[in-house]
Amino acid sequence: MPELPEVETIRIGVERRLVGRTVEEILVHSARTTRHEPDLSTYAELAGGEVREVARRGKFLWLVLEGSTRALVVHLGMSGQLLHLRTPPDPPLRHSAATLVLDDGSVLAFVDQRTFGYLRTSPLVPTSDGHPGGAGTRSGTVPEAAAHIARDPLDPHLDVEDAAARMARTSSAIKRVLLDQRYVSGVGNIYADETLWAAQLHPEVPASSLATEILAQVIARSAEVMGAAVAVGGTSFDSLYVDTEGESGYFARELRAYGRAGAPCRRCGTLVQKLVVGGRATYMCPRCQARGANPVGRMVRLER
DNA sequence: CGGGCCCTGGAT
DNA sequence: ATCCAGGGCCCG
Repeated sequence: MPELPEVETIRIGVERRLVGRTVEEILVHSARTTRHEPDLSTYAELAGGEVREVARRGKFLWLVLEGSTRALVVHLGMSGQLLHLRTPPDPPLRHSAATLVLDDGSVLAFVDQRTFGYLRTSPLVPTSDGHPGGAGTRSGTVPEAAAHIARDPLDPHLDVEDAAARMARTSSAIKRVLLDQRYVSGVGNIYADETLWAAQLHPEVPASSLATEILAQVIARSAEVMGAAVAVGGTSFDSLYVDTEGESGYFARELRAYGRAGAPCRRCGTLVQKLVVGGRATYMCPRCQARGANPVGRMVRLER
């Protein structure tokens, strides 16, 4: 569920509430939540540390704690939430996965209905380019568990040209490539569709049929869309996505493609179509995003 | 590189 | 009862 804009909104909330606070205790309520690192003593070792930074790369979130070379990593999966509560909830929250108890008596509750999210610790390792590991950190390190994903489109240190060049070498559908976190991270199903609507590209065109310059523009479009979404707190369809204070985001009203099947395209009035690409529901304007008939696609390669 | 699967709950 | 959901990984 949460994509980059939602995770960034949550990161800002966690940063505001936790930096300078000490994590007294890490309580795990569901064994599945720590499936990537079942040994609970590792979490216990981090307890007692003051939170220095709350960082994010793509959809990965991590806490940097004083006196530890390991980060506390959270991935929210499809339905994870981090809620800051003044006091421990009583009765316990439904779908509660883990709780961080803070030194002022408040808690950060990790709630996860669909259980695809997880909590783990991971050693901080140097970034390959020496730049900060992501948003919210000044250190040139990233948790090893998140080192396999690329920088995201809102990261000033993303090498857009390099990412575009690598994308141009795969024949997969452009939408699949946008969802592949190894090229650029943070883009999920909603923002992939919004990006392709903005770029006026058909989701099924092979990335290799697009010029590197076009692919760089697609990355730029994704940054614009996700930046605008961060500005309004992300996209909430229902209570499944809320920020750390329990508030919804307002980007749903700005969506141009996602979830709009049968509604008129905001650019040309043609009815938005729903199809399946890479096993995911996909929404697009059949006119604006016709294969090979779009402004960005004018430079489409004939063959390579 | 595409398909299937992990899980739960709400909609149809 | 069945299908579908915003993520990611593993399999063949």
